[in-house]
Amino acid sequence: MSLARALPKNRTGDKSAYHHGDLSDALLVEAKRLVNKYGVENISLRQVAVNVGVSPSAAYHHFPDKESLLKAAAKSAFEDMADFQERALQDLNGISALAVRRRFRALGQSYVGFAKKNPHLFRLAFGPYCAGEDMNREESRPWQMLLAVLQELDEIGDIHPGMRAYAEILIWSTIHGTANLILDGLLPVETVDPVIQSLELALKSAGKVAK
Amino acid sequence: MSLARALPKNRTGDKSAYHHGDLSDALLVEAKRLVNKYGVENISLRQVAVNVGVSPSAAYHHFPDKESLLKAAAKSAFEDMADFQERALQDLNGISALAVRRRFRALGQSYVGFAKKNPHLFRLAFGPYCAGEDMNREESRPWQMLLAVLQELDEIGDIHPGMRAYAEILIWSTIHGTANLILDGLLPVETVDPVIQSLELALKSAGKVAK
DNA sequence: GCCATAATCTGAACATCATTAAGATAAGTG
DNA sequence: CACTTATCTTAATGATGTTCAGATTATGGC
Repeated sequence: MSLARALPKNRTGDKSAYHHGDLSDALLVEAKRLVNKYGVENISLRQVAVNVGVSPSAAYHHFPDKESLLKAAAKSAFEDMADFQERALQDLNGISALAVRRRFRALGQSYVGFAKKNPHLFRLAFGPYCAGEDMNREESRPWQMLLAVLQELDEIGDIHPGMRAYAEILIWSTIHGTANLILDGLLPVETVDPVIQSLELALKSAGKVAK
Repeated sequence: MSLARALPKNRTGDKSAYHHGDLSDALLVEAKRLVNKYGVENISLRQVAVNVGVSPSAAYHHFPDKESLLKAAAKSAFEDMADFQERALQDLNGISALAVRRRFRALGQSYVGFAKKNPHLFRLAFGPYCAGEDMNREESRPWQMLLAVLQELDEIGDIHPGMRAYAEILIWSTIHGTANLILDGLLPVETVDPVIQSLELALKSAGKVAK
């Protein structure tokens, strides 16, 4: 698949290929590459097209305008992040309470980790080009992963009943905010772990008021 | 002052004024107005200049480039948010525990409230044009306000010792994340209150683990 | 195999954009 | 007043998003 993408059917050997074969995908990949390198605000449709080896107007047969291309790239970047998170969880199986907690931390750390590693892509995925309308939180992979780990956390008794209702939203908001503030230079990078730790503590004990 | 800004000295009566008098500020105000209306990605230096009644190149005597103008606008937008938060706290004095908690909620609600009311300005203030380098969290007014209310919360016993260390960072991250996710359409607007409630609960009881 | 039709790409064009350079005008200062 | 400096304008350059007419190739029916 990645090979088929690198060598579109019409270009495998055919030197003077008029039709590209997989322009839509090629444009998307190159758009993401440029965004990742220079940031959304510094890339042009023309540059994307030229780098792919095609005239600027060719892009308009696959995307109605630049914004649509960027929105598609944003959606793809979002999936990249999900991939990144999945890879982070991959080797962390195990049923013990410790293993579960490790997974929870890895989830948060990989979220922020992706943002730090690919700040421009992270900003693209969540910025004004976030395909908010047709993007559904409930069905998104990061959300699903969070729900799964949260379920496990609950099973080992790490979530206090008083906290269950809105735990997912609290966690996502917190981690997402941390990532953004770090990218903006408003929080030092080291704050990820304390924040996650605080979250764990909060989840486990909330409702148990001294009183 | 706002009057002096509306009527720059060289224009008060002088019809053929060559010098504007307060172009720097006028450009900033108009830039913010346009960003607020159309979003950063959809405004041009030229439009800002023309709307102010000046040639595009005039702007370059006050800002080295478009990015600098936008960064200045971002800084100003950040202060606008601080103003908004201050107004929200203005009428909420009182020394009772209830009053303190009301202030805490108002702080978070006004943060998200500003974002919902001026999404483009909020994005400008925190996006890629966030003056991260010369902007200092510790000295920013939102941070100071948070610290003050947190201090009060602590005094009425609403912050568990185990939570004190990173409470500010946890709170800011959470509220900031909520605001951003709401703007992206990934969280419904009603989630603000549950999140704040969860935070209150977390702060008060963390550390008190059932065991 | 052949041809019509649709899909895909190019080239040239347009208006707009950021930015710069050279020169005009006004303000401030001796 | 003269002179220096700050401020603004005009005109130009090269890049950008987008459109349109036309060229090229693939596709599916015969």
